[in-house]
Amino acid sequence: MPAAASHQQSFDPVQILHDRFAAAIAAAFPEHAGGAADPVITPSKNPKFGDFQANGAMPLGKLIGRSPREAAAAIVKSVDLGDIAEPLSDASIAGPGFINITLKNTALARLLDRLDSTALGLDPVHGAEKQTIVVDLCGVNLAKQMHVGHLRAVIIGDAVARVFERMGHKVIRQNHVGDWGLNIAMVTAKLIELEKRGEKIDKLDLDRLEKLYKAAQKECSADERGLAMVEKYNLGPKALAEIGTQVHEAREHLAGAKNTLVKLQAHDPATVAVWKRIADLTMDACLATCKRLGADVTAEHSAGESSYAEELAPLVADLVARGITQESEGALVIRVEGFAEPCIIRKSDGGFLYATTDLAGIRRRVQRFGADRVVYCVDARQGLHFRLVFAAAHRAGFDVAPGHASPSSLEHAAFGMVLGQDGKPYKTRSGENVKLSDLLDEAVERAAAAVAGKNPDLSAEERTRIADAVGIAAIKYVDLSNDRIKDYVFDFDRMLAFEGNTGPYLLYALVRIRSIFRKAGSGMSALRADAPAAITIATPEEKTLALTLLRYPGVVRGVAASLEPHRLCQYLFDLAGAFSSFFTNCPVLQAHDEATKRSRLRLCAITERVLADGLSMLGIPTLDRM
RNA sequence: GUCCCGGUAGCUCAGUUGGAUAGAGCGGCCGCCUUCUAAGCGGCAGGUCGGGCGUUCGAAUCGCCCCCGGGACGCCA
Repeated sequence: MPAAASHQQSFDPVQILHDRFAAAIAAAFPEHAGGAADPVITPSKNPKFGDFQANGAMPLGKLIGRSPREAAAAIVKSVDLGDIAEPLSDASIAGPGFINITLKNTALARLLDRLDSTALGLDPVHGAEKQTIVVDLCGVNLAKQMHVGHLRAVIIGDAVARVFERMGHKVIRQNHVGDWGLNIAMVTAKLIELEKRGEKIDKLDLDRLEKLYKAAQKECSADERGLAMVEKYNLGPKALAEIGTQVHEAREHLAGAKNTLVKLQAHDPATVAVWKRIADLTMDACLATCKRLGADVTAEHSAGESSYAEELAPLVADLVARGITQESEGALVIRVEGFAEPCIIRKSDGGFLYATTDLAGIRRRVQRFGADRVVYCVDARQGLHFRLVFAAAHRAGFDVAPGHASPSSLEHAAFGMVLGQDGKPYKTRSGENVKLSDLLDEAVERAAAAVAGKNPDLSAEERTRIADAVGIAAIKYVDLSNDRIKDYVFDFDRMLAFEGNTGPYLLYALVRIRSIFRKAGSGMSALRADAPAAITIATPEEKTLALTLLRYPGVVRGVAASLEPHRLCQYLFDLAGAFSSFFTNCPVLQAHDEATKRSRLRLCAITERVLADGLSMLGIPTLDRM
């Protein structure tokens, strides 16, 4: 196989046309050959304007002080489209200076042939293009169930990581687990207390643990304001006694928790043992849910805050020594240009904060792991926090990898909230967070009912398997197909409707293709690698399908650059639609002649591979039947 | 108060570097299964792209000012 670089571009019509037109502009206007004149090649929206259009003549006309149509005429005259497209003429120029281009069907066939033979246009990056990319995802906390708030951090993070992996980058997933600090010490203290009272904690489950966590939080939270009010307004000895008791007990609990934190930090074996039990219990449940979701998040990706605990004091000391920090109201902060708020890295009581840990995280990821990019798949509400931390890390020089001249890229792939039908954050009727496992259960249950209705002939075992795949696909796809930054409304009926831009629709499109191959039998010889069938593009449906297939590599690169998986979803939906039209209008196995049948089989095969490949990047497993 | 993000068809959402008549799906209406899975395909109806001003040959897209909704704003994470 030829080296990727030049070969890789040679099936992308946009790239080819860009090169041809850039050459034509350089030839026609040598004085502007510096690259300022972009041909601006885009797919045409309306078929009557051809397949592609070159829109560069308008800005070029302005640049050279002639009318856009004149510029277009000069470009048309000098461009050499060879056997790629139909010859251009003055009739190809429309409106203010659009140049309409229609590809030759033979060229489409040739490009598809190349796409088919080169890892679907995505040969692994190599050399300087290959990056090390850290993807921060999942982000669970100890002693808490995964709930709907974690859904996007897992699904989007996993998809983004898969896209990078597919492109050949080195990806390091990091599940930044909230497993340290006073809150965790509180629940640890609570457990120790219970055990002292003789309660068994070995058989604890996560539900019970979460209740204990909330109870511990409450116990440690003193009503200081209430006490102040009682004292200020002299509300009487009874009120004073009541609230005084509450405050006194809370202060004691808090002191106990702080003491527990000190013991944890000092690696006291008994305390650490209890903490470890909490950690194991939580992480087992978390990783099980991730596995069920088909997300590649495992124990080796865990990087808890506890793993940074020993680094924080030296890190802060280093920053102080380098004069990057300053004191402010008793706290230690890093001032960042353009922000009124400072980045606080040490509290006035000497404790560290999540910004401190995040700074340590950036330093580890860039300087130890060698990350060229660090991508945080975290809720949009943390936007300000990340901007501060990124800027602080930059001031500290933590974002420059060893041997690198320029800083690595720190990116917050922020996502919006999951809303209920009332437009407010998605909760249970009683106002609790919805457990992720319950959400998955319900999706699978609903999918099972739908599958049973649509295809009663399946065995119970197969139906279960399909329902599981469809239910999970529905949830993941709806999350990924919405613009990341926006909130979206969670609606089981819509995502499982099997119509429109949904996971089930895409799975179905793929199933229909695979069904053809099951029935093809000896026709499979059309796909033999040593003698593949010749592709012929004859019908409008074949042409649309071909044009859509050829967009694939560019779409994937766009997703990697923008961190927006919904572009891939939109593309796969387009492709599934193009295939469905083809499927309806172009008989494959019943084609009029053998050559057409073989050509169409190969179109099916390429579509099948692209759909499956795209879905695999979304972390959605496919089915053979449904 | 300051900052960030949204506002596109009745509903849910796309809209690439500014490009021609703004697109899907659902819902409504009308067609298409003797033939590869109709969970599909084709068509019709449905829009002051929140409002205004500006930049431009050209604005849903860029700039400024408003309106509405959400979010974040020093020692929680």
